[in-house]
Parts: sequence; structure tokens; C-alpha cells
Amino acid sequence: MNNNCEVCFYRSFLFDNLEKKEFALLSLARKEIDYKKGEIIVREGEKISDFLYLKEGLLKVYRTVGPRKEQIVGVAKPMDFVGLLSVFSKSNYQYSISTLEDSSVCAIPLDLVKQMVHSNGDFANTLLKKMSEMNDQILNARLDINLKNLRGRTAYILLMLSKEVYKSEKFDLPVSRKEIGELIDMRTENVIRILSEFRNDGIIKIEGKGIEIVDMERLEQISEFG
Amino acid sequence: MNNNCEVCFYRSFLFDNLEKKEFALLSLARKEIDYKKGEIIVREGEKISDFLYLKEGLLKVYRTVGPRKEQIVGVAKPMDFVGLLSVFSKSNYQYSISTLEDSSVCAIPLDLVKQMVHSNGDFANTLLKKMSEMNDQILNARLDINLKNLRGRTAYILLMLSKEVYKSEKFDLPVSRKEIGELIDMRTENVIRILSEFRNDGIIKIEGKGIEIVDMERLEQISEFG
DNA sequence: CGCGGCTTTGATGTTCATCAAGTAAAGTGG
DNA sequence: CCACTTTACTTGATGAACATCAAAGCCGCG
Repeated sequence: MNNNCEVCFYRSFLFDNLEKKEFALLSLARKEIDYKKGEIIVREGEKISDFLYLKEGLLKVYRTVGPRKEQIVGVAKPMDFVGLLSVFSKSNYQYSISTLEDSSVCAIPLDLVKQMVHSNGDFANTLLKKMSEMNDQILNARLDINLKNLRGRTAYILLMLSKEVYKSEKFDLPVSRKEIGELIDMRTENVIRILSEFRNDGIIKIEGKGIEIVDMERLEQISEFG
Repeated sequence: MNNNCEVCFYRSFLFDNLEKKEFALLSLARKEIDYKKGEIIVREGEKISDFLYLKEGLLKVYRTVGPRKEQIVGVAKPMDFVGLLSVFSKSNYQYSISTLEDSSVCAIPLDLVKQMVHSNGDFANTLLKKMSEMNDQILNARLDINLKNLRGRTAYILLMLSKEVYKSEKFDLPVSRKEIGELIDMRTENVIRILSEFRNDGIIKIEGKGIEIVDMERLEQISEFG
């Protein structure tokens, strides 16, 4: 909390344009909430009252499609503006959000954000930009995934986790095989099969949730071709 | 042109909040351009200089993925804000846009729009809302399509055209079978096959590009089940 | 310590892409 | 305006990719 806050906001690039007074208002109004891995932050259909910002951790945004099936829309890491998805268009959440890792989320009353958009033109433009970027990113990911075959998708998700989330070729999967499947539209069994294939081909090492990418180049080719 | 303009803008709900002066500025700066069916309005990679608004007609937004393959991102009808896709996040277009029917497009210098966002808080909030809606719509369409099988997708696209675009159960397809395939991720041959299937089952009538939905309820079930 | 969910592998079936081939329609140039 | 070329449409046959079903071991958790 506290002045920790300033560091956090500055890093976010979003609140740069705020005046001291506005910034103070924001710091005051915001709430920081810690979640354990696996907790649900928002449920589809709930009223939107806050603008959410992921300070630390990893989230999944998803919608429940059948009685027992989920479709993952995306994964959000710090600096991503999770809440930006439908915050300004709907009064209720379109998607559910849960934590894939222990996470800290900052909640800023939506009214306050709108008020700041109203009063601070620079902030409004920055927010537009951020929102546009976020949406582009999510949409492009979906479009890319649609073009790939299962091997390509599996490679894609491994590379995404390695490069964008953990920034290391060695990391622990934050999700189950089942969830990977939901994320890239494939069955659990095939996720497993293809991961094993990659292991047998010497492209990755697997130890439970632990993944090490051994042959990065080859994985990139597989993702590309898809 | 001329006072035609006022009617158009009022209908759009976007420019409601502008003051007289701003509105006049906008009316002055905007350019209206007419396109024939099949023309390309913007090409992937081109510099974004204007905010585009479809006044009349039908557009497709797409990206070229291979040497001879396109992936259609969405179809835009009047009142949709085509340009909203990556206008604020990138300086160059991520997607190409072409006309599916004769169309009139209004182009407003992007700088002017940003300036208005800056100076008019209500406008900024409205724009945020519009943009969010547009993105939700596109993303949801992709997510929905991904869940459906080929019959479901075909039903989905027919219903979309019937209900959202033409508002009639009888209409002419604005696109080729190939383009339908690109829009809902399937091969031309299968589009044809399934359309024929629907015809044989008495769900639709086909005459070249002409489509008539005979059994709406059944089509909705097929789309739903997916 | 036992139950339920996750993981893994194998066998089987379905869906859909691909290939092929022919007809119809729509441009294109002389 | 007609031959020519190209593009769109259509149907059938085949095969590959992927989903589904089944069964068993594993692990964490109450």
C-alpha cells in the first residue's frame, strides 16, 4: 500500500497524466485486495463498480459456456488492464476472472475513473490508447490461434508463457492441462499428447508443472507454421 | 453532404455531446467518400490518419494471412465504428477494409478526434463506451464461432445477416461462398455443402446469392447447438 | 485413506480439409 | 459481341486431424 502505490502507478503508464490532486484522490479511493491462487475475483453477470488493475500475479479471464465447460478469453499479467474488456460498455461483467497465481488487484471506483476521463483530456486519450491496445492484443491472439493446428497452438502458448509472462525458458505452468486446452481450444488429451511429443522430440523438458524449453528455435517454427 | 450531415451524426449517438462549435468544426473537417462494391478502403500497414465512420453500405475488415488467404475479422454495418479497432493504439492499420456493397464512408482527421476527446469529457466517455462495445461485439462473435461446428457456424452467419444487417428473412448474400468461409473459419466446399444441406432440409431457399430463411426456428436451434 | 479431479496412453469414430473434376458465371481483350 | 480466361460454384471421393471413449495410475485434500 502507501507510497508503494506511487511506484506502481508510475510504472503503469496510465496514470502519468494525472495532476497531483487527481492522483491523490485516486490513491485515496483505490482499494488493494490480495487473492490466493485459484480464487474468483469477478463472476460473469456481476455488476461492474470498479476499474480493476492487476498489480501483481496472473489472472485468467473466461466465460462459462456449458454446465461444465469454460472458454478462456485471455490471460492477464501485471500492466495489463484486465478490467478494460467491457468496463465501459456494459454495466455487468461479461466474463469471469480468477487468479492463476497469488495476486494483488487494485480496484478504483469506476465513477472516479469516468470523472477523471471527463476532466482530464490527456488521461482520456491515454486510456483510449490502452484500451485499444488491450483489445487488439486479445483479438489478435484469438485470430492467430484460429489459424494454427494443435501443435502450433501448443507451441504458441508455451512461447507466450515463456516470453511474455515469465521471461525465462524455464517456468512452472500456472494452469492445468485442461485449462491450457480451454485457452487454445483443444482437448485436454491432445494437450498432453502434444506436450509429450515435444518432450520426445527433445524440444522441451517436463516435470509435472515444470517446463523447460530446450529448443526454442524449433518451438518457434512449430508455432509459426501452425 | 450538407445538412444531410446533421441527421447522420445525430443518429450515430456518438457526436451527441459535441457543442455547436465543435460540431461545426467536425462538419467542416470531415470528408465523405463513396466507394463501389469491392473497393479497398484501407490496406493493412497503411498509416492511420482518419477516424472512419460507415455512413451507408457494408464493409469487411480482414487481414491477409498467407499469399492467397484472408482471414475476415468482422463485418461492419452503418452505426458501427469500423475505425475503432486499432485507431488509438497503433499508427498503422492492423487490418484491411474493403466494401461488400456500395458504401459511403465519412473520414474525420484523427487529430481532430483526439483534440475533441481532450477538450470534451462527455465525448471522451461516449467514445470509450462505443469503442468498448465494438470490441466486445467482435470478440464475442469470434468466441461464439469457435464453439460451434460447421453447421452451427453457417446457421450463425445466416442469422447474423438476416437479423442484424438486412433485417429481413430474405436477402442477397453480400459475399461469395469463399468469403463466408473466411468469415467463419471453414472451407468454401463445406460452406456450399452445408447450405445445400439446409436447402434440402427445407430450412432455407437458395437462388444464387439470394437466400430466404424458411424455418427460422430450426436455424436458430442449429446455431445454438453448435 | 478414500474420493474426486488431474494426468496419461491407447483405441475408435467423426468431422472436416484436401484433392479432383466438372459446370456455371463473370470479366477481358480483340 | 464473341471467343477466351479466369473466378465462382458444386459434387464426390479420400485421408488427416482431432474429438471422443475407455481405463488406469497419480496426486492432493478433506
